[in-house]
Amino acid sequence: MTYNEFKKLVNLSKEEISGQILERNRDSIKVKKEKKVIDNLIRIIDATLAICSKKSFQAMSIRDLSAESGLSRGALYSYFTNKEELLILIQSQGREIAYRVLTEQIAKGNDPVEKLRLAIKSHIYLSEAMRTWFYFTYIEARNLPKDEQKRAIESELLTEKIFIDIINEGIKEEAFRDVNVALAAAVIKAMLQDWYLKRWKYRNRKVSVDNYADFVIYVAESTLLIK
Amino acid sequence: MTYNEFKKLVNLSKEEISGQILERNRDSIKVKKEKKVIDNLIRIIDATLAICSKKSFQAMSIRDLSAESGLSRGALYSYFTNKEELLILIQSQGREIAYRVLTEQIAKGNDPVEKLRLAIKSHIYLSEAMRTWFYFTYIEARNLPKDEQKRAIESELLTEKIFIDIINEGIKEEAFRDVNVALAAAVIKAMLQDWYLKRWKYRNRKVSVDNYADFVIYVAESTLLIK
DNA sequence: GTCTATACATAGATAGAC
DNA sequence: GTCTATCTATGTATAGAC
Repeated sequence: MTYNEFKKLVNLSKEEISGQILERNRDSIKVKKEKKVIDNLIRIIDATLAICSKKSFQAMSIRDLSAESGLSRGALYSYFTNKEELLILIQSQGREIAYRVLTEQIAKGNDPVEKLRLAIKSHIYLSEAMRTWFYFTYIEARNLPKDEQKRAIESELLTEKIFIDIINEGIKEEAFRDVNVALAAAVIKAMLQDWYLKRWKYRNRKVSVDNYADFVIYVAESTLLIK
Repeated sequence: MTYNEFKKLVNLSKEEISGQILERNRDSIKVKKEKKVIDNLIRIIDATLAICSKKSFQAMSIRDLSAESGLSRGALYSYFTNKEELLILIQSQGREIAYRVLTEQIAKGNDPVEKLRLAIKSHIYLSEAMRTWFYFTYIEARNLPKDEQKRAIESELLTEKIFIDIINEGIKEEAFRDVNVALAAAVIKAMLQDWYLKRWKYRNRKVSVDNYADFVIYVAESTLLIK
C-alpha cells in the first residue's frame, strides 16, 4: 500500500466529518438548518486549524477566528457555547476518526508481520491526510480541561495497545524476538508522531511520506524480526 | 555509564545556571546586587517551569507567577522587561546548556559504536536531569517570536547533526550499514524526545531512565550495526 | 441566522509610595 | 529593591437590531 492508494481507500470528506460533529453536538449548536451547520462547521474548523498551525489555541482570539472564518463573533457562538467547547469538539472528533480508520485498516492483516506493517503505514498515512488535525490534537491536548485530558490519554494508550497486541502475537508465533513489548510499542509510536510534529524538517529534506513509512518499518523490523 | 554516574559527572547547579543567565542579560535586569539577582532568578525560573508543566506559558499570568515565586508583580519586572523576554531567557539558556553538555560527553567516545551509545545516553540522562527545562523548551518553542524560533530550529538541527556525523563515521568505518543517515538520526531523535514528552507514561509503567536508554540503544544498534 | 455594539473580565505593564 | 494601586489593552461572551 502507498499513500495514494490509502487516500483513495479511506474517504475522509469534510462534509462527512462535519456531519458527525453535528450528530454529537446537537445540544450546543443553536442553528437548525443542517446544510448551514455543516457548511459553517467546516469553515470554523478549517479556520481554527489554520490559525493554530501558527499560534496556540489560547493565543487565537475569537476576533481572529471571526476574521479567518468569515463569520461574525456573534454568529460563531451559535455553533459552540464557549471557546473551550470548540477545542473539545475538534479534539474528540479527531481522536474518534483516527481510531476508527486505524482499526479498520489493521483488521485486513493476516499475520503479525503484515499487521505491523499495516499499522505503521496506516498511522503515518492517516496523520499525513489529516496532518493539521493530528498536530492540533497532540499540541493542544494539555490545554484541555481535566476530564477531557483523561480521554486524550486513554486514546493515546489505546493506539499504543494496537501495537502491543501485534507484537505480543508476533512473539507468540515466534516471528518476533522476545523484547520488552511495551517499550517497543512506545518507541514505534514516538517515531510515528515525529512525522506530523516535525513536518517542516521532512519537507525541507524532501522526505516523502512513503520514504518515511518504509524507514520506520525498517527500524521496527530490524528490532523485532528474528534473524 | 548509568544515570547516577552521569549526575555526579555533570554538575548542573541552579546557582551556576542562574549566574550564566545574569551574564547574558545584564541589560534587561535592573537589580544590581548579584546575590539577590541569582536568588530571585532561580525562584522565578523554578516557578515558571512549575506552572508551565500544568498549563501553557500564555495561560500563565504574571499574577500566577507572582504568587508562585513570592515576588510581587512589580518586582518581577525588575528581572525582565516583558513576559516574552522571560520566555526567551529560559529557552535560550536551556538550549545552551544542553548543547554544551552533550558535545562534552560525546567527545569522550573513541569509535562510532561507543560514540552512538554515549550520545543516546547523555541526551536521555540530560533530559532526565533537566526534564522541566526540556519539556518547556520543546512545548513552548512555537510561541517564540520569529527570530528566536529560528534559533530553536537551528538548535534542534545541531543536535541532530551530532547523530548524523556519528552514523556517517560508522558507515565509513564499515561498522554500520549503509542506511539513510538523515532518517536514522531523525528517528533516534524522536525516540530521545519521547522520554521527556511522555514522562507520565513511563512513570506509570515503572520504566527507569536506564531501562529506556538501553532500549533505545538496542533499537539503534539493531538498525545500524552490521550483523 | 447573522450582524453590530457593548458589557464585563482578565491580563500586562507602570508609577509612585515605602 | 519591593510593594500596592492603577492605567490600558485585549479578549470572551451576550443583547438586541436587522
